[in-house]
Amino acid sequence: MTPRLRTTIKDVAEAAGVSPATVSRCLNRPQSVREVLRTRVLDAVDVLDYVPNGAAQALATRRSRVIGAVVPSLDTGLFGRAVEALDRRLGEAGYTLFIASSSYDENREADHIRNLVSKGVDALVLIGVERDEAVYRNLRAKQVPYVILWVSEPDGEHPCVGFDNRMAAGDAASYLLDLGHRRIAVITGRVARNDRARARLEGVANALGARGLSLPAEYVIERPFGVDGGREAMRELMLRHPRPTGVVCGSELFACGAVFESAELGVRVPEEVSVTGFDDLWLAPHLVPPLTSVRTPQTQMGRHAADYLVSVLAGETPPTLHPLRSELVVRKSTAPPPAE
Amino acid sequence: MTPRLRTTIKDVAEAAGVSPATVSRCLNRPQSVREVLRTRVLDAVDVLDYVPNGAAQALATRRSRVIGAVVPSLDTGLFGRAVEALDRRLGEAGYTLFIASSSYDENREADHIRNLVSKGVDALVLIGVERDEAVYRNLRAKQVPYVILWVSEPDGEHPCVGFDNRMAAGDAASYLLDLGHRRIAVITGRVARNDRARARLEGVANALGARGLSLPAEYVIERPFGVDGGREAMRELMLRHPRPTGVVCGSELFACGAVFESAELGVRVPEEVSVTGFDDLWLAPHLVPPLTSVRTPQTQMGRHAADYLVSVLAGETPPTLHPLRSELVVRKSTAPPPAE
DNA sequence: TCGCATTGTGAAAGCGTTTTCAAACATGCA
DNA sequence: TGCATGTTTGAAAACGCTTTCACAATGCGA
Repeated sequence: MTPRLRTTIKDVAEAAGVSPATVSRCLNRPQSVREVLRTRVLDAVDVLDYVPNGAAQALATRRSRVIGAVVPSLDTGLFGRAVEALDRRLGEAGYTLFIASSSYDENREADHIRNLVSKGVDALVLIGVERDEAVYRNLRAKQVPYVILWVSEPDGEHPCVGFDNRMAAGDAASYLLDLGHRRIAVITGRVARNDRARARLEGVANALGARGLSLPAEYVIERPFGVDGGREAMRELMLRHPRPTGVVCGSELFACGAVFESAELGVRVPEEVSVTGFDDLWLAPHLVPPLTSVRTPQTQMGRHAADYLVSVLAGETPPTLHPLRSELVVRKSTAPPPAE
Repeated sequence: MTPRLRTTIKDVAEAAGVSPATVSRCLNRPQSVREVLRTRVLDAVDVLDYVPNGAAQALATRRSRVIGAVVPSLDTGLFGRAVEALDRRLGEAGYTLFIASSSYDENREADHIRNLVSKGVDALVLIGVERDEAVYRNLRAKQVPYVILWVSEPDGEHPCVGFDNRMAAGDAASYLLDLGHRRIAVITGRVARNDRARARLEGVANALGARGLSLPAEYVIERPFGVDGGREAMRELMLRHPRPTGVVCGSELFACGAVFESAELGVRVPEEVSVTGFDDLWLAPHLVPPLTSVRTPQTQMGRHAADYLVSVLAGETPPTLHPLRSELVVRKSTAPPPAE
């Protein structure tokens, strides 16, 4: 009665008076074993509280039914929604999701990826397409399927479930242009190793270009992601002559920072300056004024990514990946520019 | 030259002209093999880009060097800081952290725990002590060490790395009392299966009790965690006669909601009503007015938990777990109550 | 009654590591 | 020189599962 350190399939087999093979079958393809034996085995499983050893299963089947995700950060909640949707969907399909966070650090990300692969994940979910080629080489060599979130590259070489960052940011800029703004600034994340940030910046520049306007360098401020970055950037922008009348932020936290800083500076939003956010997190509607923001299809990305990977792993031909749609949610942080 | 589907230790052994055993030794206890062989082996490892199969290692050693964490939620960023600290520290010790999210759902949590255990994690990190006894029974039976965050139970049966929720919330209430408040209300999370929420509520009641005051039922509003809960609760509270002059919130999001709703109701914070938050997330200092909040030792919890588990897993006698200290960070959302 | 499919079951061979054990060899000392 | 001691190494046995393969047992039609 003393619980063995670990009950194995052999214990169950003995208890049920069958061979380990039969126990295995009961657990994996129940209909392939006679009713009478099956119930005996399943009872034994219950009584002994047997849980198969995942490592052994993984070793024997060469698949772990685990999928790994590496996200840049967990503390702002930016990726939480997508990850939870992913998790839920994968769970339904019998997979487990393991999440790791890279803290926006390329090396940590690479470590985590290597680690997850060596632990035997069946597939990976990553954010953003831009990373060292060695990482992709390795994934290919090890034949680990992966899917990339938050970007869309219809003709790119990597399977992406995301939206068009360029267009999404362009929408925000165009909206400001439609309102009559002509001096539009951008607060962007580090552009260096971040394709999303770069695309968003380009999107704004393009939108301006399409109306014959340009995006002068002094209207582009690059900061590490975070509220503080947004605050600093806004402070700088409000010092420019002439001041921009609209600010497109490459992240929600920038926008929050920008709005907060404006309040402190006594610059009224949206009367004196309009601000748009990106991602539309929980805070956006509650901010004062409520934030106009680009809503990204977070839940959808999670679900689609799950479906895609599940079908790849099942050996089916996966669904083709269309870019998902982002949507500009207009609230009160944007208005026509002040009369000159 | 065609990359084998998976290079195994045997391939490396062959390439280096040694036995698999030697390769294994080179990787695990390098000094136990002669220099000349070692370099030959390590070179082969490099050339073949060999990464050991984690499942096989786990099976052979009966440890995976993976630690699992199940947190209630990832989308508010509440647990992000602790988890990242945990991750970092575990990484230094050669462990990998796998995170799963339960969406505040007890069953999902139990599933995740079972899952992680069956995948072979060496230990678990959980949030809050209150869960079905079966879960603990299982963990004990399987001999999986675990540590619990966000609570402290010095004489409890579970190892906890956390702070005293009762005292933490009591501190907030006491501060309001010191300011002269006498009618103090609480916005609390679901108390049913949540020891933290319950302790915080008690803490406030006790603080009031210590001054001969009581916490009337109509000043206690229970809501699911989230800004909206906070908003609703605040609206209700402002309808009470007499109105409370201080509101202690059991979560940061409640406090945010309360502050937002006040603005909308035209109730000035802190002139008419003081509000305190809990956890002191990134938003607190930026809110208007900046939020007085109980700062919980998130990073510390992550680090301590990591250290504790690492030493347990190393077979050492683990450090004794003292409750960590929370700290009331006073900002502008609290002030003396309005004159009657 | 006799084949002949058709099922259901168990023996045993992996899966890719680690680790024990013993063998081979070198070393130190009398 | 001989023997005890110590160091490196490889063979082989786990680790706990799945799965192939072959063998019984069963049902069926002739």
